[in-house]
Amino acid sequence: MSSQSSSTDRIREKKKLFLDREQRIIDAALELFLSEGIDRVTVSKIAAAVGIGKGTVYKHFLTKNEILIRIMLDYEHNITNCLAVGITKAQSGDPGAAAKGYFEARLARPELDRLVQHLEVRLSEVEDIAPQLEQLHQLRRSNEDSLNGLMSELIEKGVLEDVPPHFHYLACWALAQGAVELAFNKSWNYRTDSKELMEFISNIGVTMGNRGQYHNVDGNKTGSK
Amino acid sequence: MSSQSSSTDRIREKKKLFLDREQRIIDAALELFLSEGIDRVTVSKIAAAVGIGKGTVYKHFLTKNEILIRIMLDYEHNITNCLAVGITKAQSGDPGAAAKGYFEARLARPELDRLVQHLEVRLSEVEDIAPQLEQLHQLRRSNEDSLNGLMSELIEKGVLEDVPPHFHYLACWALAQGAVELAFNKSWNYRTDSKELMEFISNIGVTMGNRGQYHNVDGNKTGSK
Amino acid sequence: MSSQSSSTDRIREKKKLFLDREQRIIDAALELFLSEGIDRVTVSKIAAAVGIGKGTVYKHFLTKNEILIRIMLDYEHNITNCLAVGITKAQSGDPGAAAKGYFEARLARPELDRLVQHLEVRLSEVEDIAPQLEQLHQLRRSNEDSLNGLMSELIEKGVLEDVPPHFHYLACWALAQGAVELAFNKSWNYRTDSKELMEFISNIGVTMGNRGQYHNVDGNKTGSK
Amino acid sequence: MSSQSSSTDRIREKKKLFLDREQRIIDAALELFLSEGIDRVTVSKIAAAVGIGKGTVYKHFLTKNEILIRIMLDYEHNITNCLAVGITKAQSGDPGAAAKGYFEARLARPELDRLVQHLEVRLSEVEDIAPQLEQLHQLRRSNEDSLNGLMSELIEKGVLEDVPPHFHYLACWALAQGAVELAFNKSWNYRTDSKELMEFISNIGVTMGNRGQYHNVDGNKTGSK
DNA sequence: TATGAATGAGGCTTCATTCAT
DNA sequence: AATGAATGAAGCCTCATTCAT
Repeated sequence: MSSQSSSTDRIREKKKLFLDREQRIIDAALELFLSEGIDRVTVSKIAAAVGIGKGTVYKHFLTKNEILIRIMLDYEHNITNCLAVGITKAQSGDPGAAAKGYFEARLARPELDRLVQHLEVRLSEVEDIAPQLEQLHQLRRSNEDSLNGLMSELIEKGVLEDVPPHFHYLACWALAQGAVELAFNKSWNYRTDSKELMEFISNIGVTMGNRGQYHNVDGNKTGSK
Repeated sequence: MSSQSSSTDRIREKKKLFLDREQRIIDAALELFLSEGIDRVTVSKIAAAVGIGKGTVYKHFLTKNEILIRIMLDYEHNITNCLAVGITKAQSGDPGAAAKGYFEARLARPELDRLVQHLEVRLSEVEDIAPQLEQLHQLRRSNEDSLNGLMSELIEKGVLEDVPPHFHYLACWALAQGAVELAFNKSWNYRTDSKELMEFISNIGVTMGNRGQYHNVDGNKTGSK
Repeated sequence: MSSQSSSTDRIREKKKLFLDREQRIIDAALELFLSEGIDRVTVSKIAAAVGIGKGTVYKHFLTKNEILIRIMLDYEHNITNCLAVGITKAQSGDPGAAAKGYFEARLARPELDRLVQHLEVRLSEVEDIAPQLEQLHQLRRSNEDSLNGLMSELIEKGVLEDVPPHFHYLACWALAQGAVELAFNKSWNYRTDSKELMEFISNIGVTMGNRGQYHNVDGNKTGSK
Repeated sequence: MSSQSSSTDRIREKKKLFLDREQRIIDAALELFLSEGIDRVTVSKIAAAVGIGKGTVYKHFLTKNEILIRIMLDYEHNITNCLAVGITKAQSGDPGAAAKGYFEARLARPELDRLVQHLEVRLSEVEDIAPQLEQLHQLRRSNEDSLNGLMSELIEKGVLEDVPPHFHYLACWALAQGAVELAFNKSWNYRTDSKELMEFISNIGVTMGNRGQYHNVDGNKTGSK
């Protein structure tokens, strides 16, 4: 009986080691992508970085592209979780929490977010991965349904502008997307303060589309007169 | 002398033809990138699309990457011009004109804007192009200086929030960047109305950071007076 | 002593199990080769088909090629047996029995015969198997000696044409070889009747080289009476 | 005008050189296949044997398999021609000419015939070449139609046994196929005389199925007396 | 000057074989 | 004794770039 349980244990342990290594492959790939650029990462390099043979990588992933997809899915799952927390908070009375959570998740490691964006473009040009990409899209769509519900609520409550609900979160997504790109764009001079900048942008993201804003533009508002 | 001048003319004409062809190469490359995806465009295809030999392409560009850079530079020059017009308008009393011009320029052909974004990432991974990339960055920085001046003015006038001036245009840049990506992302469900959506986002871009906005949220305006 | 004998029994039993498994490996390999094509059979697949581990296969066979050789040897042994029976019959007064037995053996499972032919070609290109191949050839040569003897007898008796004895059985071999290939060649149109066709060919095989044939063309028959 | 014609000449010459090299590739591949065995021939080796770069091979053939197919088609075309000549002769009064021509064509370079047989088996296991293989099969089928016609005639004339016409040429094909294999099989002892042997077999091929043979077995025959 | 044929480095992937457990 | 995870050699193919004409 002890032998049985120990054999079970051993299997379990092996499984764990296997999964651990899978994670190490992904991590190594990630690091290489970030440090050397997508084009310069080869399966050989990944294997070498993990300290395993090239063939072993293929025990975990059917093709190189599957590694990329996996990185993307893992990342998207993380986003999904953060967003879910934010949505819950938003429904408990903090209207901006969803956008905030979303921004924080994506700007936590902007370099990673950016990598994922670019991986997606590469993969969209590749054949035979449509199904896995579809999985990614489905994940996003389920997020979207949640967001759509939340936005509708907030519009009803008068917190947000009365435009199609998805306008709000898509604008938010766009801003996050751009903020990430901004964080890495080498063209800008004045940037000794990216943290404050990101907060500034996050704030815009959290408040944009709020009902007060446009009134302000159109109508009397502003004691500016 | 007439023979001399005619020879000069001939030289000039040749130069013109040469430059024309250069542009045709760039245009063809652009179309191919957009229609087939970056990875699937080869120098051969570009040459064939222009109707010239592969070797001839190399009379105009030292490497394939130089074509990419050139596409980016051309595009950035266009942006620069549009922005310059906007800045001029802004200084003549229409504070939102700069942001508006910028957004319009970038969203005019979002697919092109997006292409350029992705080309940039590819190229940033390549060695030996640093100088040309630097040229691109310098172009942007000169824009930036103009924008910085404009923003400072608008802040002084109380039109914009009193944050470091570059926060304003960088946020704007980020939103435009993200809006472009949004236009192409396949993950979103609710999108039968991308034109209105882009206007909505443009509006945010034009007004975000405006001084009224945040006060407005709190309650009655700025006791600033 | 009883313990000893039981231990001997156990050893014997183990040996039997071991040999059984060896046969199962060969059988599985055979089935896979036939159903999937030589190129698509891997050692892994064979092991999986048998329900054992890949490593275990290597307890039985030093290399993958040894499995192939073994398939061929087994097959050749079977042919040998059938032929031996035929030869015996031939010597008991039925001159065609040897050829008949031979044809029947090879055409019994033409797909298998064909497989073996092709395996042989693969293996002849491989180094380090010369000895085993030699074994195969020796087996055939021993058959050949028997046949040679038989043919000589039949020639002496005037049943067969007076040509070098091996001409007869080699022609027979060739026809069988070709008939097998014929059964699998996809190029032929008129083939709703392969059974009759094979009989037709078998008949030719049995009678070809018979003395009567040519005489017959020239003039009067066999003094067989 | 002379310049024009010279340019045309040059183009023609280039085309010729190109086709020449294509033939050299095929020839080199052929030699390598014959001398080293199918499995040991790589595209690199072929290119090296021709004295060109690996990439150049791919200017002529889309894939390695296309080289194989090409070898097969070239060979089959040759067979077709020889057969056509034989059929013509057969229709002019020499009934055995078709079979004779066919045998001679295939046994002229038995090692090549054998190679083609085996290439075909390899390729039939490969996907995505079905169309080209179909071309090969069509070539054979057109031959078959001619043969079918000829055999029908000969049967009508009483030269051949009255069995379905295709029995005759298929038996012939089978014997040729086997004869080729025989010529290369290393298992046989008594073979210092392969030329005579091949003639013996050819003779069988030419006469087998002839009407006299079976009658002969049954009974009276030939008014020869 | 324009060409495009030729090149070959380099990437992905497969699978027979080994060996520690 | 049985296993199967790990390995890495080896093969096919692409395409940017060169250079002789």
